This record gives sequence, structure tokens and C-alpha cells, in this order.
Amino acid sequence: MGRAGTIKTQHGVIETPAFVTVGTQGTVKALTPEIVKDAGAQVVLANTYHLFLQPGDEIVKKAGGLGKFMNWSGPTMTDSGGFQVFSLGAAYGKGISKVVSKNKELLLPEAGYDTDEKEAKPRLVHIDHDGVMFRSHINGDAHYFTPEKSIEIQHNLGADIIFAFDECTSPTESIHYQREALDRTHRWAKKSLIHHKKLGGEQALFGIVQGGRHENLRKESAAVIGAMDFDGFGIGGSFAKEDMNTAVQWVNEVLPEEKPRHLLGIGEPLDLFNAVESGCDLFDCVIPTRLGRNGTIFTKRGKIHIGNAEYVTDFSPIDEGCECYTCKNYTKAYIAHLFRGKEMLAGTLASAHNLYFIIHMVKGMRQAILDGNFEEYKESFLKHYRI
RNA sequence: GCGUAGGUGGCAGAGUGGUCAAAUGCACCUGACUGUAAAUCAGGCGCCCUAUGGGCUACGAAGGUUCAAAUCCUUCCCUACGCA
Repeated sequence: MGRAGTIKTQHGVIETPAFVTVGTQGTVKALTPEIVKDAGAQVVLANTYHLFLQPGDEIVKKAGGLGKFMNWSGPTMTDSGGFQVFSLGAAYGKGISKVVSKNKELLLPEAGYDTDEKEAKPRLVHIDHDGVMFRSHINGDAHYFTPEKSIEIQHNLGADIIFAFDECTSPTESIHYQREALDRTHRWAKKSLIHHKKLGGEQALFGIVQGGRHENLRKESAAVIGAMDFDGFGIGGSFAKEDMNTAVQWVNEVLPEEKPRHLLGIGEPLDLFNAVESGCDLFDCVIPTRLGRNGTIFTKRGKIHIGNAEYVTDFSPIDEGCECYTCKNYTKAYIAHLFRGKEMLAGTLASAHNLYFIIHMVKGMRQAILDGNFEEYKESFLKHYRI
């Protein structure tokens, strides 16, 4: 199902499959736009909730829009805040991530509920029929988001591609809850679309498919969202690591073929290969930059922890043959030194490499599809890459 | 030489008769991170074992008191500050 394509936006063309660089607060953490560009990035994704809280969408609008404000001349996207329904809600303070690969007991319905009320952090989110009350993670202020509100903010932010307001559910939720949340997400999708049309403008709007790990819900969602007049689609929500791929396949079999599909928040190499193979065109993920700042670095042979003792005297580059700025100029020993010294440049160099690594891995997939040898490319990559 | 305060795990620094292999921080070792609550978080950190338990060695050194000492006593060594 893999395919190569192009998406034309007001600020340039995106050649897909493409990795979308995450710049939540209107900045790719630790990197300048020049470094992001040099890493091969085509498009940057910022976040509605974060930019609404600070500096405020009106300020971004006055600045001339997200791209101008952050000095990124290429295409931009904004997420709707739907992920924060999860990260500041069900997941808040509980160590739950959107992809469950270990701690399988989290997938049991009861895992979402705390037995010890005193230990539990209170959720910063309250969901109702029409929207979500967020408590600012910065200062506790309450803000109410509806689909209309999210779209309005995103129109102010002015990204080329924006997302419908959805509810990203926790993998710990029961099928009953997934059903309920899915109905909400569908209702909100329609409202997002209506409000988007009403506001007009040149931005593209992507609807988001949910449905957790359940085949019937996923396919239903793909059919419902796919039938609406969106410019493209996001595939969101939670998965167990093993069945993420099948869930994506269920969805992509149903979604209209001619519109782009964005797998939200996914970015591990194996997941990206599977997603491309299953017909996804776009992906965004914090992993290159977050891992980079935290000292984990991608190499052709797998991830390494640059802070580990073995790298203190390793004067070779991170990845032999890598053409990124970091590898062309610095050794592992130096980067290890920067991390140990808590120098800011540490996160910058590691993020620059990780971003280059993931972006070029996906670019390689695109080329392989065009050359008709995707299978060989995937096999040869995974042969060396230790998961 | 006299006076005062001290000498505790790699470092800083709690503890001042049993609940102490010794708080806490740093350093060190390892791990986690998937639409960013995150330059974050978690675990480990004397040695050994027939390991959710047991043994050994340790709080400057050597003696001693006590059922029991990092904690009390004696002597010695060393450090900081003050006075000669």
C-alpha cells in the first residue's frame, strides 16, 4: 500500500512519505530553523494548545503567522490540542504513553484508575459533550476548548495544514469508553469542518481517525471521517506496539486513496517502515528531538546512550558515513563530554543528528518506492538496526 | 607552643549509645522516552553468598567501657581558624 506523492501548500511542496518535524511551541527544541532545514526537514508542526497559552494566538497572528513568527519559510502544520486531552488527562502523572509496548497490564481497563487517590495527580482535563476544559500546565488557568475554538485558534496561527479537534484516548480505556469517545470525536470532526469552511481561507484541514485498538471502531471511524470533506486525514490515538500496524492497515484500506494520511505521533524506525508500507504519507514525532536532548542517539546499528561510559574515549563520529552537521564535525567523546557537562550544545548536536537520521531514513523510503525496491531497502535497514 | 572547632562512603554533608552499610545533594553506573506537562524521569551505587534472607569489612589510628560504639573514655595522628 506504500506510495510516494507530493502535497502542495502555500509555502512549498512536501514530498511524501515525509517526516514532519515537531516544533510544539513554535520552535524545534534546541535547533535553529537553519539546522532544521539542513537536517532535510520539509515541514514543521506546532501545537494549538501550547501557542494559545503562550504567547497567545493573537500575537502569532500579529507577527504574520506561525511560519513568519518562528522564521520557518517552509510548510507548517498545527495540531489541534487533541493530544493534550490525553497527555494532560488520562496520561497525566501516570507514566502512560501513547504506544504501549511494555507494561501490558496497562491495557487492562482497570489500569486507568488509581487505587490510591492521594498519590494520583489530578487530571488537568475535563471532557464533556461539547468540548474539553484544560487547566494550564503552566499556571493552572482554566480554558475551555471546543472544536470551533481550536479551529479559530488554528486559523489565527495560520499554518498551511491544520487538524480537527479530537479526543486522543488512552490505551488503558475500555472498549465502551473508546466507543463513547469515538462518537465525540466524530461529532467534533464535523463541527471542526463546518467552522473551518465558515472562516474560509487557504488552509487545509485534516480530520482525525480514532478508535483505539479495535477493528470495528477503527474501520467505522475511517469510513465516517473519510466521508467528510477533509483535505487529508490524521490517524491518531493509542496502540499496543504489536498491533499498531494492523490498526493502520484497517484504517488505510477504508480512507480515500487520493488524500494524504498522516500517522500522528509515530517515529520509531520500525514503526515508520511499517506505516509507509501500510500507506501512510506523513508522520510527526518528538522522538528525534526528545531522545536527542536526553542523550539517546540513533545510529544505523540502533540507538545508543551517548552518556554511557564506553563513549567517553570514543573519538569516532556517531554514525560513520552520516552526512549530518554533527557527524561531519564532532566525535562521540566530545558529545559525551557536553552531556556530562550539561552544556546546551549537547542537546543541539544530538537533536540535529537524530532529526537528520529519521528524516533521511524516510526520504530513503520515498526513493525506494520510486525505484521499486522498498522491500530491499527495508530489509537492509532492519538487518543492521538493532531494536 | 597555647586555645577553639573538627576528622563520616568518590566529594559535600546529616547522624552523636541499639531502629546505621549510615539521611540528603552532587558525581558515577544503567535504563526509559512515539500528535512535547520533558535539556526530563526511573533504578543502582562497600564486598561476598546456597539472595524479598544471611555473612564480612567499614564513620582518622590504636586501645578501652558496654549485652551493644560512627556515637562514650584514653592516647596518638591530621586539618581549619585564632593567639603567641
